[in-house]
Amino acid sequence: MTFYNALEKHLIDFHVVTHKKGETIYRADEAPRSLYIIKDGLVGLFHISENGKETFLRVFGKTQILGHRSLLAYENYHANAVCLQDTEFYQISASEFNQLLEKDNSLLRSITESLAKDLRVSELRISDLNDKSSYLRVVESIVYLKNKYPDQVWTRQEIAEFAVCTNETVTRTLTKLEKMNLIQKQGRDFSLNNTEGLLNLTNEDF
Amino acid sequence: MTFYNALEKHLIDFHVVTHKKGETIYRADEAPRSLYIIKDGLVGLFHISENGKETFLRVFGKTQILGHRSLLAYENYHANAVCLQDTEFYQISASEFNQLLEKDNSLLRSITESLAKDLRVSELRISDLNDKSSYLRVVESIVYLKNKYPDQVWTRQEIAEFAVCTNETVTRTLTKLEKMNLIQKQGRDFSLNNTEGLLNLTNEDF
DNA sequence: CGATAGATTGAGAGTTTTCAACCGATGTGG
DNA sequence: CCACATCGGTTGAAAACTCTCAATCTATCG
Repeated sequence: MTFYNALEKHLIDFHVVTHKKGETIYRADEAPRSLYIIKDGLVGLFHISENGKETFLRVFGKTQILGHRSLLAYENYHANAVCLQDTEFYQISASEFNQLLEKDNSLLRSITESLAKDLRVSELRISDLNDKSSYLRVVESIVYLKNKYPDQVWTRQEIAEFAVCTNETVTRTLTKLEKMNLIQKQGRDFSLNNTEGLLNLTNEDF
Repeated sequence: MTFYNALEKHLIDFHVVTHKKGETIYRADEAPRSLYIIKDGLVGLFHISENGKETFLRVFGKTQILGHRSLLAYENYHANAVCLQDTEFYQISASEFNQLLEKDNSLLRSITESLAKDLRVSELRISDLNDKSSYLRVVESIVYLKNKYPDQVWTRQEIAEFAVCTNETVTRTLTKLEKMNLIQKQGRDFSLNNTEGLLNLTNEDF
């Protein structure tokens, strides 16, 4: 049972809201007032550090939920949620969400499962930063982002913020990968020729 | 309501197990069979990468729970849990845990709160790796580890694995901090003279 | 007291960022 | 539909940061 399956039957009750590409749904340090379920579109979660460096923490597509972490932690948001495309979503107020949790016991369990998986993913990213060269992190980032959302034209900057490096390092990596015939550039976009080959690369290949 | 408060009243029912310092409670890739609540002692969660680099992900002290992430994600463990001191804990089997969850509705809610907070902490560590020099990360790591567990003699290696750098970088940082009068070395141990001062340091101070 | 594990230090190498200049794609208004 | 402004991408060189490696030192424990 996924998060969305558990929620789906209730969604008819809630308002649909839309935001244009580039608009911010919520900002770090705000108190959470709602939960958002994406009906269609794409949203990124970005943290901006004191020195202004931006880190791309998570990406949310169709049927994914955002804002739940803060509500369930009883904390303010720790990052900014920004639309990467025009996006439609169902908005559920905190009190409506709490009513749903009481009405439906499986809902909390499936949200917890999702958070527990996100925690693994996040902790393994820390390990990757310890272990993998920036080139290799770019490779893994494009495999993740481009395979999951093939129609999105990811900018070098977005990939860099996801891989935790600079846009120049992303450019240099993509140039090398094209020479290796593992990707194909098309204007600002690109496509993956060989996901297996990309995932078999190691630190030594660069 | 914390995780431990919600569990505490049930603990009398469970076996107490002890492990010596250095012993492993569980390893990455194993299927979770139990939940562990620390009665007394200290446990670290470490991930070892393909290339053998170790990352210190979380530390668990008295009244803290471990093994819950994997059980709730329906996943195998993603890291190794190792005793940093002789440690006593209550061991709860997966099926006993599931019974507890059914018996006590507040339990899952408090575990979820804890996971949601851990996710923030982990994601902000990724941001720190993007933004902060290794010296500054060492500073923040020693403030966290030493203030939370003052009696533990943390090795340079453990601090390095927590801060995501090398033991040499930890040594160099500690030497500088002692010259700045912010810490005091005592044999292999050290103590913090001025937590405020340490936390006010920036990338530019090194 | 000796053995061992951990800490320190310096020099050199490697990786990644920074900065600057230039190039090319995209899309908008005339 | 073209011209052009703008935004994003590319490239190279230099600087900065951190690690690696090796030698030496020191604390701790049996």
